This record gives sequence, structure tokens and C-alpha cells, in this order.
Amino acid sequence: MAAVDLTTHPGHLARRLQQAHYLLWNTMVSEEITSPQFAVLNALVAEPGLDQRTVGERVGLDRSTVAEVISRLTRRGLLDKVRDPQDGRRFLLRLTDDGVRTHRKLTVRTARMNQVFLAPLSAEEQAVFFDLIRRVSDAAEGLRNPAEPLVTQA
Amino acid sequence: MAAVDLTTHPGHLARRLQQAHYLLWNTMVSEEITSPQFAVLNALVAEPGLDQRTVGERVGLDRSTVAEVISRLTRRGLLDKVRDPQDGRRFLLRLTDDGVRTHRKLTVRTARMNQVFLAPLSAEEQAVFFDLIRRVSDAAEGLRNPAEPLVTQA
DNA sequence: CTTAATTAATCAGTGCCCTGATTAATTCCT
DNA sequence: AGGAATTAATCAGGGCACTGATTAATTAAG
Repeated sequence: MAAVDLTTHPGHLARRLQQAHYLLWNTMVSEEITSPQFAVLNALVAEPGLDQRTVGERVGLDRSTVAEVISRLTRRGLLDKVRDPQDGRRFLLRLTDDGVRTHRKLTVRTARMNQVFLAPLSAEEQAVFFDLIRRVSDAAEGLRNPAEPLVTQA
Repeated sequence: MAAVDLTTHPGHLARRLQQAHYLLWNTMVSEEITSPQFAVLNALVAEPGLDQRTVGERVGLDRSTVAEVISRLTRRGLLDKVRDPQDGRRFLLRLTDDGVRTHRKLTVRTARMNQVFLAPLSAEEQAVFFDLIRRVSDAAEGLRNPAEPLVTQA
């Protein structure tokens, strides 16, 4: 008697969009390496020697999740982890040769998948799609981290 | 040397969007009931007495996930599960009074949250946002379930 | 210099999401 | 009617995502 139309709820749509992407990734890119794992590989191609926390920051993974993803990639021999001699809390991360090869291979497939995924939209629509999603995400992210919590005292 | 810009990858954006939504939901709607759980409650407000599989279909959850979500809602006393006398494989699902109350309460908060979430977009942009995401999701969904798998023989 | 605050990483706990295999009930076909 | 396919639900197993608590190393402050 008071049910709501979920197709007008951005959260519901976001979840469906991600599910759709997950499926397509699985069939067109890889069943072994997931999209977040690829994101980590990519971050380390761009900036070899990052520590775990920073990688998480780059790709949008929290400390716990990034630890799990990295442990899987390490287990598969795609990246190496060495203690930072300058700061014993950190581990420095670096792709192995196999990791670099894997990243290269998946980069190609990912590009193809993105084309298929976005095929229902025209080029202009794709640009709008990116812009709108980015703006909404960034704004929500901003609510989370109040840039500078101005004087919060009585 | 060949890193890719993830902000042009729809999958990456979809994941970030969902994370942003998750955070906002947690702070503005509920820390107990999740968005998928609300979706299930909502489906049962609309159509009391659905079975588990159909609920999953309505809200976009696969058989395993819907089972987990329903078991949590049952544990919290928000819904009842009774074996269908007509078909002993099915369980018929129905909200408890508490479930109905919870749904009503969260509906209000969810509406507020959606406003905040979409605030960075104008009304027209919001409409476009929904349209584009729906079209991409539906198309990808379609790739998954070939409507009628026309003669697939040699 | 030594204690206190901070920071990187890990761990425990909860929940979502998918696949492939299994079990139990029903339906279809001969 | 009786065996074969189908179907609803469950289970096992892997992966993503978040929070709160803990541990170890570093930095800041007295």
C-alpha cells in the first residue's frame, strides 16, 4: 500500500549497474582477475613502489579491502611486497613481470568490454554519463571527508 | 608506462557510485537495515506472499544472495516464511507488523537521502542520469539472457 | 629522552554478490 | 503410473566492502 518505485532510487540503479558490469567483465575480460584487482595492478603500473594505503586511496578501496586484494595478487605472483627500509610500517608494492604482462593483456580486453558496455549510448551520452556519475560520487565522497572541519567547538 | 585512466571506465565509476551511496545510506537511513534489505521489504509491501525466487527477480538479487538477505530479515522478525501448501518447494514471504513499520519509517528517510545524493544534479540532469544508467544496465542484462536463443544448432 | 599521539597494516565480525553442486518437490512425457 | 526433466531452496566456496579494535613503527610534545 505504500511501496516505492525502486527504479527511481539512485542506489538501486547503482547496484544494478555494478552487477551488470560484473557479469560482462566475467565473460569478456577475465574470470580470474576481478575489476578491483585490475585497478590495483593499474595503479602500480602508473606508480610502482606505492604502499598499500596509497594504492587504496588511488583506486578507492578501504584499508581492509585493499589488504585482501593485495594478498590475492601476491599469492598469484602478480606483485611483490617488501618492507620499506625508510619506514618500517609500510610495505612497498611492485608488479612482477607476470603482473605487468597480465595488466597489458587485460588492458586490451577491458577496452573492448567498455565499448560493448557503453554501446547503448551515443558518444555525447557517454560523456554525460561519466560526468553525472562522477559529480554525484564526488559530492557524496565530499560529505564524508569534510575538507577542513572548521572550528567545531562550542 | 601503459596505465589507464580509470575515471573513464564505467565499471570503476559504478563501483565508486555504489560505495558513495552505501556511505550515505549508512549515515542517513539506517545502520541496521541495508539498501538491499529495504528493497526486499519494499517488494513484499507491493506484493505480499511472494516466494523467494520471485523476490530476487523483482529486486535484482540472485538466489543465493536473496536467501541470505531473507534469513537476516527473518532473524530480526521483519518477515515470516511459510511453506506454500500448493507447492512444497516454495516458501511464501510476508512482512510482520514490525516489518511494515520498519519499511514505512525507512521510506521517509530514503526519500531524504535520495535528495541529498542527487543534489549536485539539476532536475533535468537527474532524469538523464536515471535514463542513461537504466539503458546501460538493461542492455547488459539483455546480453546475459538472450530473450529467445533462436536455433543454436549446426 | 621519554611519553603521548599518529599512522600502516592486520584481525574479527557482518553483509553483499556470484558460481557450481546438491536436495527435495513438482511437472512432463511416455 | 513411473521415470525424466525442471524448479525452489540450500550449501560450499571465493571475492568485495565496511567498521571497530589491535599491533607495531614513527613522529610529536613535554
